[in-house]
Amino acid sequence: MPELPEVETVRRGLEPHLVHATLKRVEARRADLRFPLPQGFAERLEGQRILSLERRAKYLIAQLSNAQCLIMHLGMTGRFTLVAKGKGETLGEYVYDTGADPRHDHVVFHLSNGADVVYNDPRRFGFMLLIADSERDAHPLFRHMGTEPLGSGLTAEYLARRAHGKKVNLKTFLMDQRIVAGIGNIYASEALWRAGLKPGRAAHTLADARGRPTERAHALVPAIRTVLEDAIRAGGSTLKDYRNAGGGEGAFQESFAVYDRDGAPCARTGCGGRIRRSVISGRATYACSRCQR
DNA sequence: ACTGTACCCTGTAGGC
DNA sequence: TGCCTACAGGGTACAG
Repeated sequence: MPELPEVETVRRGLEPHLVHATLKRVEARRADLRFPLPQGFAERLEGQRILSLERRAKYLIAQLSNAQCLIMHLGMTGRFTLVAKGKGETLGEYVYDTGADPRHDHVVFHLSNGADVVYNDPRRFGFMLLIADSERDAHPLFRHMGTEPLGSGLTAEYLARRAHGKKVNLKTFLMDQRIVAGIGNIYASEALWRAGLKPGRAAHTLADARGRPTERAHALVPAIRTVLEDAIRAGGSTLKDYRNAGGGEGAFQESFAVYDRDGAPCARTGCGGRIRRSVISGRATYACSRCQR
């Protein structure tokens, strides 16, 4: 669920409270999420100061004072909620009122500044890792990760080079984290609509015979950028589970051009087409059958 | 090297 | 009301 804009919104909500705070106590209420939590998870975190909170793709990364970093992924239904000072003062397992089912409150960070951060995740597709800073870039999770779409690395030349000779369809290509990091199922459909490109089109058509960008690649770059920037500005998209660190919903779902709009008229001026749902690589895909080519 | 499928897990919506 | 099935923002491991 949480794609780049949602993870970035959560990051911005947590950052002012987490950075410079010390992890006073950490509760791991179960031994595993998607994967087992690291050995000695709570003990290894307690007493550490948080130096920074970054985002890479859909991952949150907290740098710790002991040169380790805590890597967090929200999976489909993961949610971090900041609970105001004073709420978690009781010993043992405090039951938090975050709006989520407290049975799925799996990890709680008690901060030195009095705030608590609760990680809730009904489906437990999320996970947390502890690795040394020095191993981060070489770690299998990040080693082959693609460029950040909001960074300077996303250019028509880059897309063309990576797409050159690839038969895979454009939507799957965009969702491939080794190509562009952070685009998921919603924003892939939305970006392709903005670019006027059909999701099923072959990725190699972003490049000419020499691997130079075509007009399509030039259209796709600003489409990706603007849809992600607009979504961040709107605080992400809430379909069901997603909430920001303050428990609030995103608003970008109100601006979807295609996602979850099967049968709706296309919003492009003068198009007159209709949005259609299809399935590509097992995922729901939405596009206008007329103006996306 | 590609593709499609299954799977991890829980909740919810819709059909009957 | 209940039972059953399909589907959901992610990512990986397979078989073919």
